[in-house]
Amino acid sequence: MVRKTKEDAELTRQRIIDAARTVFLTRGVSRSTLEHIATEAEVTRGAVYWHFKNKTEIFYALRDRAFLPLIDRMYDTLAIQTDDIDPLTQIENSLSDTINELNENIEMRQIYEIMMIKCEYVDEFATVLQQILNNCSDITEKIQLAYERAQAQNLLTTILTPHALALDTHLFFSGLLHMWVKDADGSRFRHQAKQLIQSHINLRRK
Amino acid sequence: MVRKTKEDAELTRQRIIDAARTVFLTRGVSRSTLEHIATEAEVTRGAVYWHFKNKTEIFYALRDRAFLPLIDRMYDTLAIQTDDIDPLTQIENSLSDTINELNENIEMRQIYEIMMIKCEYVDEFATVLQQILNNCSDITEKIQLAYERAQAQNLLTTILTPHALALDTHLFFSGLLHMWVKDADGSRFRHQAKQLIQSHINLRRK
DNA sequence: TTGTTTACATACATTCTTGTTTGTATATAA
DNA sequence: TTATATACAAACAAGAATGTATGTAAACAA
Repeated sequence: MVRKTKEDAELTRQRIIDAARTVFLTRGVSRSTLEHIATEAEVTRGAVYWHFKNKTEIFYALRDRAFLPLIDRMYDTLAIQTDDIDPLTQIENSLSDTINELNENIEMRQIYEIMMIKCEYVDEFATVLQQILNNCSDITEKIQLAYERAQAQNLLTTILTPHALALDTHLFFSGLLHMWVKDADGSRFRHQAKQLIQSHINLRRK
Repeated sequence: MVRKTKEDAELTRQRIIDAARTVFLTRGVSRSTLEHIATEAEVTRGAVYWHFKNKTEIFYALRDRAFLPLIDRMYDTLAIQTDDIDPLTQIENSLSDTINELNENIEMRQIYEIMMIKCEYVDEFATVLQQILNNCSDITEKIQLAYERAQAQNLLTTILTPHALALDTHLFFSGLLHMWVKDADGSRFRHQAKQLIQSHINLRRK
């Protein structure tokens, strides 16, 4: 029995992406073969080649499915201008939300782990680096806007500019994400991630 | 002409490690073959196999040659108790020193880049992750000690504990290193790394 | 109902890569 | 001076992985 309906086909496509996630996570992207992925998805390489040109295309499909949404989400929560919450708490919530999502969403967490420590950024993958840098710039800008609002409301310690504060926060959060991912057993960073974020923000409060 | 002197042999060993650095950097660790490395070192695979068991051993040799010394160095500068410089400036200098070293030492910089974005941490390489986490703990501790001295000298904003400050600083610096490495053209982070460090520290000053 | 396309499975050819084995010239120790 | 170990080079064998080509049964359109 071959030739499924369109819905069936889309389902196998998704199963291949899911399989790739599992395989990438345990073997790393470069050591994962299409045979590994096919077996994990309980299909043959024929099916994989039908849906994807090659491993790189699967990688990008996997990335787009979770990595981009998370960035968008963070981007959105930062951009929302709700006047009932003070800007500093908004930043704190935005960062905490991201950590929350990583905690609760296994798929998200695994994809992050793959992108951070199970992938070599060379050749076809090198473009991702530029994308990451661009996303970082966007997010830093959003954080800066929030800090500017905080400054306008006289909530900030006046030592640094909103721009400098935003860069510092962004670097802090980048570091936290990296450590969060590496700290697989959760003993060092994962269990106290929210406290770290809170401390970081409190340091800026007047 | 084969059979060199011991000095010659050690020289080829070093040239193989150097070659590996170049090849790892451009092709990523997993896509680098021993043939690539041998060619770059202007020897044959025979020489490579004579000096190293396999690629993994070259990887660790490369890592030990620069990665560990840099950590040790940072560790040392933090541990030195010079009373003529205030503890906060000591932390600042220690972080700046590390950035300096990365700026000036090509080998160091390239090895960092390999370890951060040209290597997949699975199987034989997974142990490195644990080492990184351990080193981070050590460095955070040293930073904390410096903050405690700063607190004793009443230099700190009293909002956070030295422990919380140390964690925040460490995460900031981790983020900075990652961004520093990714920012290959230097336009976003490399050119202003020292300012970022200075701002980060100034935020803690009373 | 039949022809065509879809959604795969299977088979094949080729290239890469690895580890090992064998060969060899020469430094070095005895 | 000679034997032996060293520091490689070269050749070999085997397995993996990739991409492509071919086969095929069922869905769907006409």
